[in-house]
Amino acid sequence: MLFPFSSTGPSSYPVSSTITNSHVFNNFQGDTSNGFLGLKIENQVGVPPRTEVKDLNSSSQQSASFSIGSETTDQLKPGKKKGEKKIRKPRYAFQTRSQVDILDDGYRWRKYGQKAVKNNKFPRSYYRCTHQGCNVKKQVQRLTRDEGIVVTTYEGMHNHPIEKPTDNFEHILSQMQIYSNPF
DNA sequence: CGTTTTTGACCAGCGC
DNA sequence: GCGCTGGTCAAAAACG
Repeated sequence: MLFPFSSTGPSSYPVSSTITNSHVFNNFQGDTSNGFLGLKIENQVGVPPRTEVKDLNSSSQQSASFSIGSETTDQLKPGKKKGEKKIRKPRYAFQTRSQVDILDDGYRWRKYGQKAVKNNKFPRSYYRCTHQGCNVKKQVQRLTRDEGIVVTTYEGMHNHPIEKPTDNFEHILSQMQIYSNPF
């Protein structure tokens, strides 16, 4: 039940992320119609990452849903740096039901900003992938009406397999096999 | 000691 | 043109 290799069935991949405990029971609908990787919801009980401890109830019913309009045609600021094209950035939003903000998907993120949004009492966090050349950005926002809902918006695609934290290498290898199919 | 988080400042786009 | 809002930068603190 760990990682079914069914090409049509749901692909759940247990990835540990931060520390050692990797109680990951994530069933993500591995549709990947756009070649995007699935998300991973972790519910670690007892070892909070480093920010602050939410109340980690065991009612971690994670249900990711891809309902957001993917390609929001937003344009960037024109001519910011060297001949950078001001194309629209496809965004992939994920609504995930989780108590923790840190939804570790196996990549290494560096937070580069945090802004408070109107109509939300929770701030929005901006993360960026620390891999060289992999300028994937992600922002995590929590809905104020539903505290249990975390909207994670990904921007760009990773051109790197997956950062391997410090877990069982074999497991991650298996996951990477799953991941390296779409392209 | 290196890396990441934090937090205010800064900047660009949009609305009025 | 001004002010607001959203997004990024960067310096210093904090963490391992």
